[in-house]
Amino acid sequence: MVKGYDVTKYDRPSLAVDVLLFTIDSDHLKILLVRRKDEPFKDSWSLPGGFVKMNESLDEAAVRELEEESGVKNVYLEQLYTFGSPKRDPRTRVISVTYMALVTKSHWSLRASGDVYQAEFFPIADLPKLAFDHQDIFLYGLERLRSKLGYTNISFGLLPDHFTLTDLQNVYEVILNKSLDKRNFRKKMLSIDLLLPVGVKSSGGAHRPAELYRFKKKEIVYTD
Amino acid sequence: MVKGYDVTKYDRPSLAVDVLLFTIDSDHLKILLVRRKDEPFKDSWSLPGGFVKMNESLDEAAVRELEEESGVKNVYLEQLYTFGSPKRDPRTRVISVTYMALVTKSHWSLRASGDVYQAEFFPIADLPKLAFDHQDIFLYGLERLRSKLGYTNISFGLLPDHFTLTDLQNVYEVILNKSLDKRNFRKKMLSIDLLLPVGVKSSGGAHRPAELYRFKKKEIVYTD
DNA sequence: TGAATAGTGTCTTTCAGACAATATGCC
DNA sequence: GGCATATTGTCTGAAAGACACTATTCA
Repeated sequence: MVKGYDVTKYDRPSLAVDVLLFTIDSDHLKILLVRRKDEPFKDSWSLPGGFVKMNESLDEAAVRELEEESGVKNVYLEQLYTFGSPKRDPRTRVISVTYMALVTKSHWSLRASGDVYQAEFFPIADLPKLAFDHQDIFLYGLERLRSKLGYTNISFGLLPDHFTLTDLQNVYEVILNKSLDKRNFRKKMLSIDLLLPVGVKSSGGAHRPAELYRFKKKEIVYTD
Repeated sequence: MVKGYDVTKYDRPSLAVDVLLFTIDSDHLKILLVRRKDEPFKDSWSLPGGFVKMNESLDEAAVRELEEESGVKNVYLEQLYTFGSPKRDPRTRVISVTYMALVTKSHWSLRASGDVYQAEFFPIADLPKLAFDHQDIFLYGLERLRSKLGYTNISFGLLPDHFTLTDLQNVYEVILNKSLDKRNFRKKMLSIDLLLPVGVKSSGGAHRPAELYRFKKKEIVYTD
């Protein structure tokens, strides 16, 4: 790659990162959107993101932009795809390296008023029209999330440290948008070696408390 | 993404594409390397690639660079991952959008002498030390190829239009680097609905000729 | 007719999927 | 004791994996 090189010799596209942040809240899969303050697409909703700085990695840029625009941090982060069609941004050439991020609902609280950005979680079944090609990014990421649910422990990114098997099943049902058989689900989850029991849940209500589990590893693990 | 914008306002990294081209030749999985003519890594082997032009898509850049540096065209192409660590290029910040490409051995002939680039296929078991982080790109792509073999028809990219089941099995064995049971392999391949018989192979030698098949679709198809 | 590769079937094991009754804690 | 959720096992069908012999062409 990269032949005889002179920084001034080539026109260079701009390089941005955009982040598709998922969370589960009230039995709904939601994504974070921010309202644009400038043209183009002024006042439209878009994925949080921005330009990559010269001395940060792409991952670092994704984390930084997410926090700057929404206050959300401590997320699971995974690169999705790089979108680079010449006309995707009407101003000039902008390549976007996109990321998927996952966060546990209890871990986020969008920053209070006084902030520069208006950020809000939207249920994926009820999204506004998105700026640029962000709808494509969303669809790509949703597909990745659904797919990885099947052969990794990626759901750790959406759950608190301790959770019940019912909580876990709920994550699957909400993301896949279908109900699963409880016995088969538990059999499968306990057969792959990802979970450890930790104690007994008492909190609940007027009913039998459930066993609490945690993931053996809070990092991506492939199970096939 | 992309807030108030002024083309001159931000330092911009350079954007390159690098292509990991696989082929199968003489029962070996090989990748295409080119020898660098300039610093850094002058005279080292590296993946073909180069800078993205302002008016071409990333895919187009990958196709163009591959042809410019090796003469190879008509490949299956798939984006792999974008590498952007700040120090991956010692000169300046260069982000590389990487691609995996597949080509049928009979479809390529590296351009003859007089060309600007020295390009050569190397068996993956015997690669030279690669420039930049190209070894990482290779490992990432090899993993992707091996994985996709299992749930897609991606092998069409490495085979001629017509091939025998033995040819197909050979592709799997060479890529996965292990031998497979002939009966189980054929049963599986014929059960998924990807192949069509076309005629009878006569060419061979002093032995029974094999049925020829072709892929129903020469585009990526997921079988799970 | 012998060399070389093509082509084929059964058994076992494993896993996914359908399906409903009992157990436990709390009020 | 009643309510609400937790927990558990069996059967069936499909697919993966182990395993070896017969068929066909050509020299």
